[in-house]
Amino acid sequence: MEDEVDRLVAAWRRERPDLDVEPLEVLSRVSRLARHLDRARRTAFAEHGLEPWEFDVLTALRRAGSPYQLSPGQLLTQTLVTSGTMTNRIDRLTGKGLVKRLPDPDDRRGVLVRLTDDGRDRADQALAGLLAHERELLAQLTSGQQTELAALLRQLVAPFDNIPG
Amino acid sequence: MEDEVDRLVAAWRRERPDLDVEPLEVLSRVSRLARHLDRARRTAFAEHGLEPWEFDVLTALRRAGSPYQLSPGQLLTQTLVTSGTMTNRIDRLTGKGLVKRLPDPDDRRGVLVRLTDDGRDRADQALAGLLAHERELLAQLTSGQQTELAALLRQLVAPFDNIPG
DNA sequence: TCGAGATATCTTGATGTCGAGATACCTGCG
DNA sequence: CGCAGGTATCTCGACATCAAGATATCTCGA
Repeated sequence: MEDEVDRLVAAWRRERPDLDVEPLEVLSRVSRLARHLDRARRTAFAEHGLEPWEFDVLTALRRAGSPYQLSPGQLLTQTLVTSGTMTNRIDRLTGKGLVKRLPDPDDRRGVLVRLTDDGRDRADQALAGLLAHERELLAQLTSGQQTELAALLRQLVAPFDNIPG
Repeated sequence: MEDEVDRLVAAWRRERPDLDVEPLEVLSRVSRLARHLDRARRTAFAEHGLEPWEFDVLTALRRAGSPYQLSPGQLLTQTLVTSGTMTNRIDRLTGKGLVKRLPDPDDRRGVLVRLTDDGRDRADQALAGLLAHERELLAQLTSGQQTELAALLRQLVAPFDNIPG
């Protein structure tokens, strides 16, 4: 089965036969797939009344375990957004009653963001919905292929995640 | 080598041992890697005075081959953005002298967007820079692994690219 | 103890994107 | 021929994001 990147690569080979465009076979597919996933997720979360960015923040807190709280800084590293964006997100989630800000008892510069009961329920529901949806997409691959794909992707992501950049 | 998704998955298994979170091993890595790639690309293109979105549009036209022109609609399907966004992009690229709008001789509703000579040169330069940069990232994998990764990703993207969604 | 530099968060202004609707034009059926 | 429905592009308002800078606080060596 051909995809848009096959067409893209073929076009480059025709227009710029002097270049080695092999890297695009992997990385353009990653970018395009991510774009498609974003759209699919937006649809999936809409059933639960959540935006993708809300899901990202709520689930980061949910994963932290009881009492479901993290600093804005910890949320930054998990969600790959800037601090200004996170401040804005926390403001809006607070307005919707899904999280609340608490002063950090150990650092007066700091703040802790804690999930409310309602926020935790919404996160749990949306996660279940997301997993169901993602399982369908992955039905294209055997279980073994999924494992292999995950391993290859890990090798590419690891440098970014471990060397701060 | 561990990555952020390993930690994420471990956290879910601890907090929600009742759920099968296997799909995240693949799809969360795709999303996070794409996010990192976006940032890296922004840096790479800055050397050529281009934004990532400018690169996307210019190279779509460049790939089309002489006379380097496409309709806004064709550009939409290649770049996965909405029509309002594309209108805006074409406006700005026109302002920078990198593309120009021409009336479509066969359809008076239509427009053709054509690359200027300057636009073509900028696209070519930026592409070379991007490929050099991407080759470094992929040095983590053997040539065989890259081929395999590309094939697995193709299976996931193809349904999106071929069944309109 | 004091001060320099690091750190945590928030503020601000600019900008790009989306989504829905508007407009103009095309196509094909009756 | 005329009209209904489809298509191509643009307009507009709302909104999320980013980058850079501001503020408050912490840390640690002299």
